[in-house]
Amino acid sequence: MIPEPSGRDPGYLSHLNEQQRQAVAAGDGPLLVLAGAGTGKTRVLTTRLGHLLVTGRARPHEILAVTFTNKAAREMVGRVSHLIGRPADGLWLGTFHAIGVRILRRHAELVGLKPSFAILDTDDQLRLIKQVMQAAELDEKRWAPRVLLAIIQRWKDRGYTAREVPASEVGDFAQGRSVQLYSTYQERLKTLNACDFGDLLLHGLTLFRNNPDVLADYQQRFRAILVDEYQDTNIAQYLWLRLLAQKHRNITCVGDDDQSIYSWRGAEVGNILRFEQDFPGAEIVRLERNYRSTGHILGAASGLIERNRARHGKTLWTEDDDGLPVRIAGLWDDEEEARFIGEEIEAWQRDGGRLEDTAVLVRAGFQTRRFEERFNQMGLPHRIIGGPRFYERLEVRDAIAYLRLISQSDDDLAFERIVNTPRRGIGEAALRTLHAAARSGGTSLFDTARMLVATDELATRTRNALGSFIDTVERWRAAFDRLDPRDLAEMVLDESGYTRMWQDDRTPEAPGRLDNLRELVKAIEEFDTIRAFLEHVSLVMETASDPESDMVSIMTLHGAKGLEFDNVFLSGWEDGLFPNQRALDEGGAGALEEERRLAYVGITRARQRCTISFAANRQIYSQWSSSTPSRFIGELPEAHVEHLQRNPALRPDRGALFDDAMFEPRVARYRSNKGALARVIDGRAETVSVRPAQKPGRFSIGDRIFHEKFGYGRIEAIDGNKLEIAFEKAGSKKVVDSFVKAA
DNA sequence: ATTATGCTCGTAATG
DNA sequence: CGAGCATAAT
Repeated sequence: MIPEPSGRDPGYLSHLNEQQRQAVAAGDGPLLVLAGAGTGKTRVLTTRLGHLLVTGRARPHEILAVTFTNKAAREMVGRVSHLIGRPADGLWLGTFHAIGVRILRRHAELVGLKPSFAILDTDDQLRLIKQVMQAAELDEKRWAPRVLLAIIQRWKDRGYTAREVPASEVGDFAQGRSVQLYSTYQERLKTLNACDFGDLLLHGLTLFRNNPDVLADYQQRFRAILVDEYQDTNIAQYLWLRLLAQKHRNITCVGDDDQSIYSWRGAEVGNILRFEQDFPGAEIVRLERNYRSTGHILGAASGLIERNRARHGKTLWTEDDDGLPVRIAGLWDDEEEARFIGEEIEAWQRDGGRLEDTAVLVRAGFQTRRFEERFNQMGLPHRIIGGPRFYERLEVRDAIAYLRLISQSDDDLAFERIVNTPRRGIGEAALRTLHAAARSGGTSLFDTARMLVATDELATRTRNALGSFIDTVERWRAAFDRLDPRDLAEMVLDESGYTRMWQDDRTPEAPGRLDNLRELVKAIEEFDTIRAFLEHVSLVMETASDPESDMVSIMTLHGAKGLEFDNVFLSGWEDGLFPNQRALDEGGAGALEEERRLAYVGITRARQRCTISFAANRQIYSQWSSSTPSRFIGELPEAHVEHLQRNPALRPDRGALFDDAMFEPRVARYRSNKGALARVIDGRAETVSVRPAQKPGRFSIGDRIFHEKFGYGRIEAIDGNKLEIAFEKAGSKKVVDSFVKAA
């Protein structure tokens, strides 16, 4: 049905600038929208989609719109609905993977799967790979399973099935047997009636290639295709899109080559760079007017990214004021860097700034620790974004494995995962027997186990344990249709002893795990069936978002992509950390350009203020190392930056212990990277050495001390450099004396 | 079968 | 330094 023009403002085009309007209203044919940071990318994409509907150029079910994240997909649904004034039903809108599954479930038999196939996560994949390697009698010490997994994933990202891997791509992994292993892995997946994430697309490609009629059907159906974040697509996704777009040639890709930062995840910048060749006759629209940042911030970012060669090239501009120059601060060490940023944030807050609008962005996860420690000590509310996601947590995955096994008794990976969790006395030996029997009988582990307990194959004790486990699972299965999902989940967690296992666990993380289990049960409530819930879990790996509150965000640069903040701190701009050493060593010019794009992403997150910092010395894995400022600092145009210098000069012999942090602007040039630090830090950089170790015997029993994490306490016992301390809040702990200072 | 100990490794992280 | 894993010890 053709949507009627909605009652709301039909003049949505008039809210757009000229370039945006050009993109939205462009006619049929391939279209690439090069959307710089903060230029209204999402708005253009959703408005174009709405425009297609409103003008009747396509009906909802004739539109395919793909994103990378569930978040982006959700946002798009919301905005389109808003635009057309009613729910956007019927669209093929979702992540590449969600759309891939949807298509694959309809035609599973054509690629040798049953429509009910399971989707494995990384954990399952790895365990499967291990099994394949063991079966091939490969030495796991010499050849790491995760390396093979990475190789296979890489091939899948490039669209190669096992038989298509070109000889030139076969490395020396396992003496060149990697392709054979890939092939075995796929066979195992087929036996398990399962897919990994890469397969969701790769099978789609195979399906289309081998079944022209099926392909023709989808080609005909999708009159319009829209792709978000095109710079993040891999080869398989590109091939998939190209096949689907062949008939109507009506594909719109939105992206920014300058923000391509996921090559290590299979993304190919080449896709967006080659768009005109791949889709001849393509129109290209550049969105260059930025609505986010000040002139200085854009100037600094633009000056930096211009150094890249592999790019389409855009010039961002704004009608906003120049604002404040991007500030660059050199600090003595990482601790002082955290202190500096903390103080800056407090000052910002005193001037009326909100913490919610503030972010500290780092290159690598371990850098967050310093900030956490420091902000804790200062009482500065903050939140570290990242870390393991909800559905990836051990306890959540275990709980889900129970549900998987109940819902599909032939889910061997789920069976293996929980058959002895909690401990039931079913160990490695029993499992080996089970595997052997399953293989020879061609049955699932669960069915094999049921058979085996009726024999004398296993030790009596094992047999009893396994038998009662099987009975319990069957009892659950009998209740499967009778109980609502939530009650079933609760019953399973309770009767399996899984909840008890964590209740009895005295480790500090146990309470959190119990919380997660409760949250999981709550999440299940939203679904009508366990099956629907499981499908959701395999495609949506994200944590429920936190409630809003006024906190500083601390996260990686990668994690910050797509976000924006008034006040941004970019920490750790040192050669070796950022750009990262591995990019400098291995990846050649391309890898350095990707690091530079990451820097560009970082700077362009800032609306009003951007402060870049580097430390002369940094503790990494409790090892001190010193470094020079990032080469990227020297690449920032002088006209848009301001160098800060702590005064009085930093002195290595006194560490970072200056309290009155007075900074004054100072003109410095970092033309040459080597020795740049010397000029910044008062000629002392070359003499940098490891901070003097603390003298032993600083403390005696009974001293009142302070610890950053645990607060105040009194020393109970001393054993070398280890102190036993009774903390006022945290109870008794053993800590190392270097983390403690006299109170 | 379970627990204790020793060793290695360390960029980023969506589906 | 510390998580995660493989091996050794009980």
